Amino acid sequence: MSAACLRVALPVPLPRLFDYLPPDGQTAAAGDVGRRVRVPFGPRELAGVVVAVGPPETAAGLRRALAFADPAPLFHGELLDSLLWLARYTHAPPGEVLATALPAPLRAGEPLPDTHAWAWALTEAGATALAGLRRGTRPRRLAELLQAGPLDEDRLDRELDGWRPAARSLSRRRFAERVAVPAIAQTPAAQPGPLPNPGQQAAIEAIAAVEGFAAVLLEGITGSGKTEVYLHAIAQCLARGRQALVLVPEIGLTPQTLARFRARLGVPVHALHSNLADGERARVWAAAWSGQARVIVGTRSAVFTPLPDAGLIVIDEEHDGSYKQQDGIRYHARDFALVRGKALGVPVLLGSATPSLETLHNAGAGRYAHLRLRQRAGDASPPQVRILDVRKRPLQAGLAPETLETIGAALREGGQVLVFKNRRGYAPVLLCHDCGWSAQCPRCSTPLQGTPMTVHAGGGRLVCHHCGHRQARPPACPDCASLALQPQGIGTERLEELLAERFADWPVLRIDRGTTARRDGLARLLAELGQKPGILVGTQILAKGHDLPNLTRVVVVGVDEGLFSTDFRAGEKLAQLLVQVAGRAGRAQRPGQVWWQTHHPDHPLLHALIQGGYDGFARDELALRQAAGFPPFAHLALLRAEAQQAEAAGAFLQAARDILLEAGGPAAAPIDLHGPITAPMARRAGLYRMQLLLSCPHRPALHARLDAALPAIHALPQARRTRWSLDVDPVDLY
DNA sequence: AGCACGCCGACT
DNA sequence: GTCGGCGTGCTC
Repeated sequence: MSAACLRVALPVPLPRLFDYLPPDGQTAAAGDVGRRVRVPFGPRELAGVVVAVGPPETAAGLRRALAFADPAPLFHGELLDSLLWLARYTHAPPGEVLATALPAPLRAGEPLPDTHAWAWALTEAGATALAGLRRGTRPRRLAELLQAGPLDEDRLDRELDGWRPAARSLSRRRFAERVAVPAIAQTPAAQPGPLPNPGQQAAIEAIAAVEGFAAVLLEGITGSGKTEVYLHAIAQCLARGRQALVLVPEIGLTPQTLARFRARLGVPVHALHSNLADGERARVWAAAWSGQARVIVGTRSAVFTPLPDAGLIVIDEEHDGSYKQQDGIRYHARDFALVRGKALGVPVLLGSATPSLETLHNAGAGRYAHLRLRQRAGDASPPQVRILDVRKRPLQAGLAPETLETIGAALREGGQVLVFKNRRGYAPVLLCHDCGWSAQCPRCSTPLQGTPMTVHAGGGRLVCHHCGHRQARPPACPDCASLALQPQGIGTERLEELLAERFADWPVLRIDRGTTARRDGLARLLAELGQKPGILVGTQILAKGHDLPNLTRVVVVGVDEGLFSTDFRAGEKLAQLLVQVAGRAGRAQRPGQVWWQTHHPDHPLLHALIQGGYDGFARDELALRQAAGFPPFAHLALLRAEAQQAEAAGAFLQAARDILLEAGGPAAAPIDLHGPITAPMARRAGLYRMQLLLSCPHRPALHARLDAALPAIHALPQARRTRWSLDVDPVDLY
């Protein structure tokens, strides 16, 4: 019998493990599972993860691993098991799944960083020079703060705004230095929150009563205080000596959110989000791994955080689209969180004002507990929703005269107005006033037309939102040579322009990626406005988050763009957006009004929402989904292919289709295949795109078919000339 | 995915 | 005569 070898998952797109002899002088033992190893792989060297230890699976001569990268397993039991499950579920190579679960430095094989916190201390030179620093300047104030002793960066964040540049300035002169301190940072005392209302209290108690795994849907309208319930549940979890993981949507992780968690919980709260530096991300990961981090708040990829003492997982705004990864390993953070919660034996709390239909369906079937918060905090009355029929009305920048009237009325009453544009992108398209030509991306297209390129107000630049292609703005129309090229459309920039002109006596703030890119940009803008009457213009960013107590009017334009879409999920997304945006109005004592401007005043979706609220809409929509055989009543997988020639992508998918049809054998459960068809966006970044949709009411049958077919699909000769990918449970069929 | 090996066109 | 194009094959 041959000695045990290491079965290693490597970050290569091959759906199998690779066997190695243990590093020189060592033997392979069960305790090596979860450790990273450096191994020779063909002509190069890679870092992989030991996934099992046992007899080799091939008769071929094994190579020897070079060295372990970790003294102890980096992936403890549950996380490793869950990630291997995810690899099977997404039909992705285990090594690639494990690699995406790690922060970049760890992926590259670097050692687990130490989790010291950083503090700043005055040097001797600094202590001496302090008196000479100019009074009142930030460097002087920072030096004064440090006089009493080193302060950690968390503390400095609270004590002195803009201390970082000041610290840099001091350190340049060698007056201060950054030092590592033990991470048992002095934590602020937990501040008490408001007394929970009866609804919140009931939810808190229901969650406290959960033992082991349970999925709990917390459905609460905007302003009903879901965060309060999370905070109590997290506090309970901490009191039991357990860790809590909180997932939030991409735009939900604001400094305000973190500040609120920190103030209330009285323990360090670790943030994980996309614009964190790699090193910092690895440190937070390490702190969670060691159990040092007790509360981790993060976006999608935080779902991969190791939780040796897990006690609770919270998913805020569980319906949010940003939980689905759209490239690479296409996982859904909400769904994976549920898998982990089950494996860890801890409750998973799903919060939303507008739950996804999948979650509502699960709750309805009794798989999830369903808690509701009906009361709005502070006795605010729910907003009144009106449909504004704009058929045949003259529109200015997309606004009807009645809309402008109601905006004016709200301002004169001293209230604030939100004009919400339901459209991605914020800049207008370039249109020729003489011949109708408009600028379109040369590299992208949808079936009926190209995708528009947007003009950026200041620069003479055209940018494609789908592929990022940029080009100079042409001086004249390429078709008719006319010089009458005008930025057109109803992007928020045009709206802002019109509103500023029309309501010159009031401030008009445009909220978009440009104005909020800077840290705290949005908060600063809103603070500037305060309670004063004024207008906010913007898109998605404004749908949630910041409290706007004096907001009395919400106008939604562009409702129609979501009413007639090829995507079966478009209705759900529009309904969620309309409800979320409406929730912004009338949060204080003043009642709010919400106006939906539409050319389709009789559309059933709008009526369902007005008459039955989100629940009514969801009932109707679920019935439609069932009749049409769409999720959650069927399960989907989407095979996408991109190639230089449309025929290459089509040929690959056609061959894949044949394999999928045969793979089941005569006794297999039937699955539906749609396609190959041209993707809704037929061309992207210069490549032709086709897709093949698989659907089946029975999930295991779908997976069994994929398991049977994928090896042959991988081996297809056509697969070499196309870029292809499989998306299990696709969210967007674009 | 990388990376090597391998067999055909325009250049020091 | 070589440098280099990317087709195809492999990676324990």
